[in-house]
Amino acid sequence: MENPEIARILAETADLMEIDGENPFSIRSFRNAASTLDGMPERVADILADPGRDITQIQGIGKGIASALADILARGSFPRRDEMLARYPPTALEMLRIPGLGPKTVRTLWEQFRVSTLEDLARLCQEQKLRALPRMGAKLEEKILQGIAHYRQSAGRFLINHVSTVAAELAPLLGATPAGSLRRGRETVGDLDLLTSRENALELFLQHPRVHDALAAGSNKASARFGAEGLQVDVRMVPPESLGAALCYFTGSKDHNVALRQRALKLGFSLNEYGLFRLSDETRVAGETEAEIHAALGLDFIPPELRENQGEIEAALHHTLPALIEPRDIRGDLHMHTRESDGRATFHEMAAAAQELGHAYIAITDHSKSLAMANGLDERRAVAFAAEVRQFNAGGPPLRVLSGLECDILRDGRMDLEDGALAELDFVVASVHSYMSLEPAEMTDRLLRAIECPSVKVLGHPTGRVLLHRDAYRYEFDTVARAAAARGVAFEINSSPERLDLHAPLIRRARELGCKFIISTDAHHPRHLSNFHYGVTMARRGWLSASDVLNTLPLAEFLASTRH
DNA sequence: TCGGATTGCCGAAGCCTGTCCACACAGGC
Repeated sequence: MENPEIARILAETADLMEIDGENPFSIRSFRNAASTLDGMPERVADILADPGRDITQIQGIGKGIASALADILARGSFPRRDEMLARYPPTALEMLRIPGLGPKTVRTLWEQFRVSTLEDLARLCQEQKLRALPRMGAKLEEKILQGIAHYRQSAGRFLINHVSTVAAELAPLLGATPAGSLRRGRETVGDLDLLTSRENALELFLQHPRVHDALAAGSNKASARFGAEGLQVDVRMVPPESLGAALCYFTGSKDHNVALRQRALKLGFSLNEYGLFRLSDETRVAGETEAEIHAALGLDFIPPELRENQGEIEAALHHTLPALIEPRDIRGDLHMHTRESDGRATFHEMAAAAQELGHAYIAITDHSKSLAMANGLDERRAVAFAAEVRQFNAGGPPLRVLSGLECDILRDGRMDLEDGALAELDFVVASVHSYMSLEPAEMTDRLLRAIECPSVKVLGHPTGRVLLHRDAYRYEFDTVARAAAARGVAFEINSSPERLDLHAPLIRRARELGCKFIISTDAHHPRHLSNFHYGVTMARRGWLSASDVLNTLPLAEFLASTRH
């Protein structure tokens, strides 16, 4: 068993303990252990298998969790978890994912009504039975019903980082190329499609220790679930001469394929997953690579990220496709957190990790004071931090650190810190973290006012969405984008796999309205810094070139290009 | 439950605000 799966079991246990009303410190220990193991490069299984090693040497792993780990590796669970699963249905955990329901309420629902599925819960709300309980009412019933509907919509979809990790593990093993929505860079993915010409690939796939529940196992296709999360993976055998055609077909999108086939028909060809054929005599014209198919159709090569039938075929025909930004174009990361607020590392550790990635500059942007739970900085701490950074830079380090802040935008659009303190800092990201369900007009005014603040260089995670979890807040995007363009405030493309915000349609729109962009990670740990390539993928889906993105510039030009 | 001290026990602890219902719970990164 791999570390992420072990971490998931520990975190799930913590959820159950919370429902059970256990000692908060105990719960916290499980959460901490889960997060430590999740990010650890070394396998827990290897450490436990080595008699010379002691896993309790790892910070946060004591005797209790060490013994749980041994049990988990041996049989997938441990006594404490078994005991709780005997008392609460595993579906209780699903209920925790419905906004408005926390551990206390879930427990009450179970004790009062034996609610064990979301179906039960929905019925209870529809029958207006929830309101019979103390401190519950019509509003909550409505909220829960909405939450369930939303949850069902997103169920069965996975975040891009999860699917990428699985693809990175399986693809080399099977000699396969990922296709489907992962290849297009969609922010969430329903299932993973892998194409291969390697002879024993299907066999290898089905024998893989983490593959289970085979749904199909023919000679051309195998389909099964992978890992504890149950991501569906489809592996297809494709003859080498059809690989390009199959890649085209299985990468999609469906609308793009339809348009591409129409183009083929117009030129007297037929296009399918086996190749491009002349209609008159059924001769194969192309099929081994996508490039030769596109070329035969008189098109420039269309990068997968653009294949949404949003004008890419016309652009490819007229040679007006943009030269899309590449991960190697990125020179800096302008949004990250340290232990000063809710990050896990010091600013020196973040700087070292960023340097290792090849960045030339970073901004440290911890939270501001109104985000109390994150220990946000007040004016005094912010100014002191700016001084500390000046001192750091005085040593002429290879990587330049900018003193920054992710400053909360208050409800009325004012900044959380005084202008004087903000002016001391090199780089201010302005973000919304509260009052996310304002009426659109009020939210628009709020953002417009935030942009007025002279220190603000970029609008952080501009729609506030959290994938599979929370919708974007509502405002008049065009109005804010026009103002941002006029004031020289950039839009962030937040690369955190949970956010990926802005997303493609709004990136494209903002660019049309004259906006510039900054691709940042919002890292809370050194390992998050490598997420910038997800942001680059979003930028590509938004048709951006390096010249649209300010942090592709060398430091001096970057500083000159941001508002000042 | 962990870690560290006091070695069989104690301290740890993001906190503030809105919602919905009647004071507690959930949510914010």
